[in-house]
Amino acid sequence: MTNDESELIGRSGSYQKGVARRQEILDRAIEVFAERGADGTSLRQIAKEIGVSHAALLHYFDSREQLLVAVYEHAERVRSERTGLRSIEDPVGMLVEAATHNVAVPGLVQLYSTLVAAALESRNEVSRNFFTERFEVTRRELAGLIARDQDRGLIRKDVDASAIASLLIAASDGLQTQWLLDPNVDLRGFLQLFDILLTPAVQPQGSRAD
Amino acid sequence: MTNDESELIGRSGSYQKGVARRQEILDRAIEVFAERGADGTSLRQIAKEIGVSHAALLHYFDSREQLLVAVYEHAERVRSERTGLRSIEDPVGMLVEAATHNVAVPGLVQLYSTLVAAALESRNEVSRNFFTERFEVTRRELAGLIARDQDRGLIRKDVDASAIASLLIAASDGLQTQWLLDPNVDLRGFLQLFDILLTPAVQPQGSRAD
DNA sequence: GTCTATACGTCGATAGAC
DNA sequence: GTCTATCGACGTATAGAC
Repeated sequence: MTNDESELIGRSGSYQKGVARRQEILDRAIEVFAERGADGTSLRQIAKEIGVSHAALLHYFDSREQLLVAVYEHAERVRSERTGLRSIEDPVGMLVEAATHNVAVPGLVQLYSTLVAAALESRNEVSRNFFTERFEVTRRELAGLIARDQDRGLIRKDVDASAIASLLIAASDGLQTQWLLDPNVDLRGFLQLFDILLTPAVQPQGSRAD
Repeated sequence: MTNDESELIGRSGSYQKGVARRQEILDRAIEVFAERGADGTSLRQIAKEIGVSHAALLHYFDSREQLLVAVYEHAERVRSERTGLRSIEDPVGMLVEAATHNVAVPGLVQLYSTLVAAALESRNEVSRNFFTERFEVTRRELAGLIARDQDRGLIRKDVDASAIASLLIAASDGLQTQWLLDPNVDLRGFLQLFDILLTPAVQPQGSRAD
């Protein structure tokens, strides 16, 4: 149940080749990307760093694109397994929490940007499918939390929940690239502004501010 | 005064080589990118489309990266010259206006994403410098407009102007990638939400909604 | 199943002929 | 100013050793 990360990636069916070894390679690759992002990471460079031939990598991943997506997917899962236990249910808090973890591994944030950009090119089906699905799921989950908080009177009701969800995700993504280009950009602080902006107007303010 | 777009790009000084021809190539290249984004756009592909050898392109631009940045810069300038005359002074309105134009040329939006991602890789100095500067300038300008509207009582004063500026830019950028992946994402509508979120709480609402 | 060796076509970039 | 030729590196594919 823990090593089923190929659901989205491999649709060719034959994905039982060396699950264990594949995991090893993935773990090593994550270290490489966490350090340097997608900077000088050709297939051949990654292979050299891991200590195999570049053709060996293609034995476990159909393409470089698929390896990159798998690396990001795996890194994300590992992180959410480690921290996701104490389930945060505050929508803005979730993003802030994620951002807090991200600032610790700029390489993965950079990999994320690289992959999103790649997903926008029509030839890259793998990353395109991955991120289309990912955005849909995230929007839906976040919209649910927002709608619930609207019912509870914690979030103003004059804005559409799913619209706010898109906005929060967009702001989070956009701020991360601004932060990568200029570390002075206060990723967490700026995201927290949504706590203020989303507070119901008539509410005696201070009920949700931390 | 109109063809000085090399300020940011060429720091090598010798930028008087074939200004006219350079413009021609740039204009042709913009057409290519407006259609297809950065999709199959190698130097050689672009050159073929224009009708020269790829080496010829490198006579006018030091690298592919520089050509891409020049294309985006030039396309943006052309657009702002065409529409920027009726200067919009409403900060949110500015972003909505820009977004409106962008949805007409998805290729350029995709090029933007590609270039931003490239700028995050340390080796790409040209795009990194361009976007670092660009974000700084945009943040400063937007923050000025926001602060002014705060003084006028049009925008709530309990949030920092420059923080909001970063947030607006981030949301705009993030929404554009979501929209490229899923055209159902209502780029303009979602950005307009900020008109509501930024309205002063005590204000008799409706004074700024359109 | 795991991997090396090797080859193919394309890429960005450079050097030099015309 | 523009070309051809060439370079090293890249992603990908295949053949076959173990």
